[in-house]
Amino acid sequence: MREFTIGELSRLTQVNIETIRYYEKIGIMPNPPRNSSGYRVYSAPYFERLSFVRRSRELGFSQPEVRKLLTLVDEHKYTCAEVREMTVMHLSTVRSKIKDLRKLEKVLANMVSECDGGDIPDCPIVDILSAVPDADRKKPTTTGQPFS
Amino acid sequence: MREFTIGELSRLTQVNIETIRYYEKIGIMPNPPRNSSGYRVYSAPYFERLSFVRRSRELGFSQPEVRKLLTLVDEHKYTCAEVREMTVMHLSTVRSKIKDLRKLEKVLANMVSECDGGDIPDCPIVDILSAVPDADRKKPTTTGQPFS
DNA sequence: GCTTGAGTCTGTAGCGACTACAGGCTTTAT
DNA sequence: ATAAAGCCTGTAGTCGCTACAGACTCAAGC
Repeated sequence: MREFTIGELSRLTQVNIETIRYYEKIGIMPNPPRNSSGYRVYSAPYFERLSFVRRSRELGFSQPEVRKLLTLVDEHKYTCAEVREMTVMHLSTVRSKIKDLRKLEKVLANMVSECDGGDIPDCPIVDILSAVPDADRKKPTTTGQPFS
Repeated sequence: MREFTIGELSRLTQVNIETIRYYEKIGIMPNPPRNSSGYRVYSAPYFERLSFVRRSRELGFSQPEVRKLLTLVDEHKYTCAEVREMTVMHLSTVRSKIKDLRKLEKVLANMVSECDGGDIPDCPIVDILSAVPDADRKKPTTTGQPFS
């Protein structure tokens, strides 16, 4: 069976060497065997597991989620329903992130459109940023720039 | 002029007390005066600066970006063009995040739609997650699940 | 005056998910 | 033989906070 050094595994999986060691430390990757001088010796199953982890991370699954996915796979007793449920939940958090970012996008786009980009120190964006928080709309006693 | 304790400032700005102290430590907020027993004493300009910071963070500006915005404002010599440029750049990173998340959403939605949610340990989502990385499509010698 | 509870103080450690060294050993290539 | 590249461990840094611990102070009620 083909064997890899950590560097080869890193190149093959596109996962940083330190990240691989980090995954080992936190128990996401199992401790691989070592050769006579203490180097880690990886083989195909490690490659596959690491690919799985990488792909899951790429798709935005969190560390605990990845852990759970791995457990399900490891223990050979996961059901499609369980995996699907995790994915559905993850999908909904992705969707709500998109929603939030779109709101943000609108606000920022408005800010930019209200600003003429002139050379003088007078900018509507700064005014918008200086707005007081929602929780307490009563204006404080002064109205100047903070520490200007 | 109205004065606040840190707790009052926290309530008014909706910024956590520890976060206010943290901002002070990292220099985003200036050191406020202290009363005889060492309590921080805030006043309107602090309130305004903290509101500015909060709003900027809400809009997703990073710590260095906030710092830069503050410097521009503090030094009274920012130009509208500079602020606008930062905002435009920030807007474009927000847009690319949205793009990425939408790709993600598609992949996840596809994964879910291919999965029938059955009770048996056989799931197309796991197969997708197990796919090898792009960088090296040559399959390794084995094809089994990682560590299953 | 005394107590109780809330508020504040400093300092440190933790989170997630890595990344970046330092300082030393081993392997490989020339 | 020597230099470069690779690997090892361990620790500290990143960002943006949050959560304590342990000590002090303040305001209100009795």
